[in-house]
Amino acid sequence: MERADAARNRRAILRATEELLSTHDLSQVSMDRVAAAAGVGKGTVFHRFGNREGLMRALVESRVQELSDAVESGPPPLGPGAPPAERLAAFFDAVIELASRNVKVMAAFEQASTDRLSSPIYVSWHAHVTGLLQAAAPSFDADLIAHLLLGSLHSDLMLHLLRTGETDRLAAGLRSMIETLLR
Amino acid sequence: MERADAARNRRAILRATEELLSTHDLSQVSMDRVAAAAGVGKGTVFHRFGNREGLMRALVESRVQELSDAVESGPPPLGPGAPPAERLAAFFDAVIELASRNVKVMAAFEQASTDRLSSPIYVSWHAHVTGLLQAAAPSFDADLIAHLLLGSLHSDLMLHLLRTGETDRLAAGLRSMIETLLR
DNA sequence: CCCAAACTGGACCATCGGTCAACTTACGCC
DNA sequence: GGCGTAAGTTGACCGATGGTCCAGTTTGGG
Repeated sequence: MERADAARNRRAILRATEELLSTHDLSQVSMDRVAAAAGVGKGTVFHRFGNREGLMRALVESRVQELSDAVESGPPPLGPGAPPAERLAAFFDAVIELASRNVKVMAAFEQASTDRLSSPIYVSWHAHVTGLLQAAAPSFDADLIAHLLLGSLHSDLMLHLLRTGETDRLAAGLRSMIETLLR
Repeated sequence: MERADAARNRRAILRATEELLSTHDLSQVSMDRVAAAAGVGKGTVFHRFGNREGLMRALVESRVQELSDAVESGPPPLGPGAPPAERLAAFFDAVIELASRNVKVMAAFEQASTDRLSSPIYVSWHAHVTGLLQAAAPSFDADLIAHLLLGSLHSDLMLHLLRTGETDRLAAGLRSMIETLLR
C-alpha cells in the first residue's frame, strides 16, 4: 500500500516535471529542479522513481495508458475487430497524435533511457505492430519492419517536424508508406 | 595553418577516443579519460574539438569521408550513373555496412549530439536520399520518406541487431522495403 | 635567431545524478 | 483515542563530469 502523502507527492512530482519540461529546455530540467518545483526534497524524488529514467518512464507511461487500453480492448479500427491493415494505420495515427502532444516528455524519456528498445512501452508497441504486419503481409520480415516503422516516431524527427507544425505530413507520409507496403 | 604538434595531438586524440570506445562502455568514456589515453591535457582536447559533441562529430566524419567521396564521384551503382532505385539500394547497403563497423562511434555521436538532424552528415545524407527518391518515385513526399528511411540507421536499432549478428537482416529488410515502395 | 601566435596542461568550477542516516508522519490495531 | 512501527521525507554530502582559464611552453616564418 502507498500512503496518502506518498501518493500526493508522486502526483506533485509528475505534475512538476511535466510543467518544467513544457516551459524549459530539456537540459535545464535537473532532478534538483524537479524536486524544488514539486515542493519536496530531492531524496523523495529518488525514493519514488529510483532514478531519472524511472521518473521519465513513469511520466510517459501515464500518458500512454489510455492508448494501450484503446488498442487492447477499445472499438475498431484501433481496437480488435478491424482488418489488420486498417488497425495498423489507425495505430500509427494514434501514436503520432499522442507523441506530438507530448514530444518533450518523449524526448526526455529517450534521452534518459539506456535501452529504449527494451522499455516495456516499446516492446508492447513493437509486438502489436509485428502481429498486425504478420497478418497483413505474411511475406515480410515483420519483426524487422516493425522496428523500422516505429523508428519514425523518434523524438528527433517529431521535434523537427513539430517546430514547423508539420506533424500532419508525418502522419500522411507514414500512412501512404504503409499503404504502399501492404499493397 | 595547423602546427605540426597540434596535428599530431589531434590524431592521437581521435585514435585514443576510438580505442576507448571500442574497449569500454560508452558511459565510461569521459573527456578526462580520452585526454589521459591520448597523453595530452584535457585543455588540449577542448581546444581542438570545442566540446564532446565536436570530438564525436570529428570522429564520425573521419569514418564517413570515404563513403561521401564514393557517392559523389565514385563508380555506379553508388556513384552517379546508375538508375536512382539502384543507387538508393546501394547507398543504404553501404551506409549499413559502414554503420555496423562503427556502431560505438555512431552511438557516441548521437548521444553527444544536441540536434542530430542538423548535423552536416545527416543533412547531406538526407539530401542525397531525397534526390534519389524524387527521381525514382515522384509521387512521394520524398523529403519525409527520406527521414523515415534514414531513421532506420539509428544506433539503438543497430546495436540491438548487431548484438545478435543480424545486420544482414537489416540490410535485406530495408532493401525489400525500398523495392516494394518503388514498385 | 627571435618573438608573436599558436598551442598546452591541469587546477579549478558549477552542476549533475545519486546515496544515506537521522528525523517525521500516517495509519492499522488494540 | 492513543501508540508503535513501517513507510516516507529530507537535504547535506559524494564522486564524477563537461567545460573554463591562464600561466607557461613550443613552433616556425621573417
